[in-house]
Amino acid sequence: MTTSKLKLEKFKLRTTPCREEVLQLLEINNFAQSQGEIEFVLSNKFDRVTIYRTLKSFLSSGLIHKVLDDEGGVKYALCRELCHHENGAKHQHDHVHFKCIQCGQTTCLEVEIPKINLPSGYLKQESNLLIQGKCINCN
Amino acid sequence: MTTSKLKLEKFKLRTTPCREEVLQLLEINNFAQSQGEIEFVLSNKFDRVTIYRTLKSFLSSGLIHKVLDDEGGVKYALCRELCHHENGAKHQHDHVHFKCIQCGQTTCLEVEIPKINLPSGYLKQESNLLIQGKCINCN
DNA sequence: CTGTGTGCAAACACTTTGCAGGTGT
DNA sequence: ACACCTGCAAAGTGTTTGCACACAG
Repeated sequence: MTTSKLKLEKFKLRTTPCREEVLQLLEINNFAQSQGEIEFVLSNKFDRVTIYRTLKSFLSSGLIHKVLDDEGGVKYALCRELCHHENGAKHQHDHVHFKCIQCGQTTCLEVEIPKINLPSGYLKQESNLLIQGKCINCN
Repeated sequence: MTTSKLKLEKFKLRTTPCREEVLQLLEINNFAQSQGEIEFVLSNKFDRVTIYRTLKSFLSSGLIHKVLDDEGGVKYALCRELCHHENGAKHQHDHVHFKCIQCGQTTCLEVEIPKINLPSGYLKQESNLLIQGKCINCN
């Protein structure tokens, strides 16, 4: 039994070829990928729509999270263990994303977003920090 | 002569009715607006395409900057004085944006993004922090 | 007068929805 | 057996491009 199948079961998702392959792709790469990139890598093995729905089901089960691009594009990356709280607390993604302006890859950095002093009256629930620059491979 | 006309001249942009009205709209509201919202407020006085092009020219002249929505949507907001450096340094937008999950408004907070310790080999050029929660009006 | 902005039509990219049939458990 | 996943077609949404004409400087 593959690790991706185990993971799907853990998140109460049916094991199907499309789900296994998309999940494996997200596990292999440590950078965020868009629907289009995933579709391209899987060489049109699955329908575009199926990949959209697969990502949507992964999202709502908490297996992956959205990563915002600087241009407004949406990418997806696996949630780390850190995202999941057994105590029932809200699923959190307060970590830093880094997008390389040269190779275009967006990676999740293992860095927490520092506390920000909001003006009084504002209540924070979630935050999302995108840093752009040159990554370790392009620098 | 209106203040918006002055501002357009300062940024070396031709004064046209569409540009004046879009600029005034951005000046009146202190929250970021999308192309669609702007088009709606101007009650279809100008063509959708013209508004896109107006925003694009504002962007490249440095009059406004993009603000990312949590869902990947793009909004626009006026650059504050802080964005402009006379010494020719790069136009900077390292400030915090706040999106209210209730009313949906995105505002620029007058707060700088704290320094983040990037892993070695990574070089920061720009950063973008979106905080979501409840704003002062909805809290 | 000249270069740029505008409106309209159309193209384009990305994402969602409806439905019939196939598949996992 | 049943619920759910998949593929195909089509629609929806947001943005860009080409072209002829209008307008600001």
